[in-house]
Amino acid sequence: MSYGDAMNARAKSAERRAEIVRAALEVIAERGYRGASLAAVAERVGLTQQGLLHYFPTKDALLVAVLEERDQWDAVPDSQWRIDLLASLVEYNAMRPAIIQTFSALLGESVTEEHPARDYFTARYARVRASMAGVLRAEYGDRLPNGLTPERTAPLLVAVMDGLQYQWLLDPESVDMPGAFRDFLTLLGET
Amino acid sequence: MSYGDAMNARAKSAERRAEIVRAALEVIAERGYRGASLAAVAERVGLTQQGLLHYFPTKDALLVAVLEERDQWDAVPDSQWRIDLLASLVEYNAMRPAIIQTFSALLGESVTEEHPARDYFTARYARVRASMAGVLRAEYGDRLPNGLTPERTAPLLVAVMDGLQYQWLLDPESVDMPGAFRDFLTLLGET
DNA sequence: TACAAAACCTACCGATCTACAGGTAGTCGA
DNA sequence: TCGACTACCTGTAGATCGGTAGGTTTTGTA
Repeated sequence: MSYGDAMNARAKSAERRAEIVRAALEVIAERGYRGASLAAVAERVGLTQQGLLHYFPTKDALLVAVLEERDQWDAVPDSQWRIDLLASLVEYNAMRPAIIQTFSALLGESVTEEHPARDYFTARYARVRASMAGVLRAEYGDRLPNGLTPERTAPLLVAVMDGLQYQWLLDPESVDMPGAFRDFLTLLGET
Repeated sequence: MSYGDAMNARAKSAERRAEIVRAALEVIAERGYRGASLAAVAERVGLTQQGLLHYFPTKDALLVAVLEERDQWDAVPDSQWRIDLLASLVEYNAMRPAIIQTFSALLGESVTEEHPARDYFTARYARVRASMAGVLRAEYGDRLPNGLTPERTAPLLVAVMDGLQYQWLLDPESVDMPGAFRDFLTLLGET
């Protein structure tokens, strides 16, 4: 790369790690975490499997880096979220199937016993539900137009987003994910 | 077993196969399909891995049997479905986490490439969406109280069911799956 | 009771996987 | 320029995987 010469060793190493995480994202999307071999990830960045282990000492360590990447991904301050931004997020997601596929596959695996991402997703959902309840409260107050509280609506909102993703990933032709999500939002907003 | 003597060979064989499928259900719930080894399933029914292959010649053949079991599971004639039965189904599911875990794990895996259950889930969702649209139409006619059509509501209904399952499996203490689903139904039924 | 088929088993193959051990070439600061 | 460190590599251990080959015991049947 042309700007590579300007990098110091630390930046180069960080860039390499980022490359590896990106490759891991892809391989997990294709094969799931259990099905993703270190060798497949390594090959994608021009390393041997053992070379990869120089950057991430175990497979689990690589997964942790992938999950941290995701956290960074949707790190929008709570105060800045609004309902209509959620619709935009879903639309944006519809343009990035690879990412959605990665985390849908991981979510599915994570419900199995002793899966290394299980605690991550459990904590994440608790966080996201609370965050969504806050968004709903900011929009509608303590009661939605339909009579439900933000706290009771938040799990539904999250469920719709996730559930639509699976249907859409399996059959994008038949499922209009952003449209369906907007339908759900109008459901919330009605009297 | 006491009634075993009364079985003929064919019935015994069928019973054995059913045992194996049940064991496979469990192991898949614990480790996913990719993580489920034939040896683990075999051990659970007191067979060697090769003994199991006598009944199901390949791992994929066993998966097919598992999926067929599921089809049989929720084979309720369309005409008999009603909205309130869906709520009961969710309540029933909440008492059988193992089954839910099996198929949630399988669904998650199935979005990866060349997964042997991918076509199954794609077809199943098309079928279930159509079926749900029918149920909604029978209940509400061509327009739901909120103005949406049954066809546009069906994907949301399915998404909520699936999405809630993941949240509930990860954290049953925090997520009241049947309650949340009832909340969603009231959302549909309001004017 | 003889024969065939069903219901297993042991033995094994080749592939794949994560991870460890230890070596080597290049880089970089003192 | 020297010594340490980074960034890899080869080699390999040790386990597990799905599946094949071919045997043996059990069982049902004619």
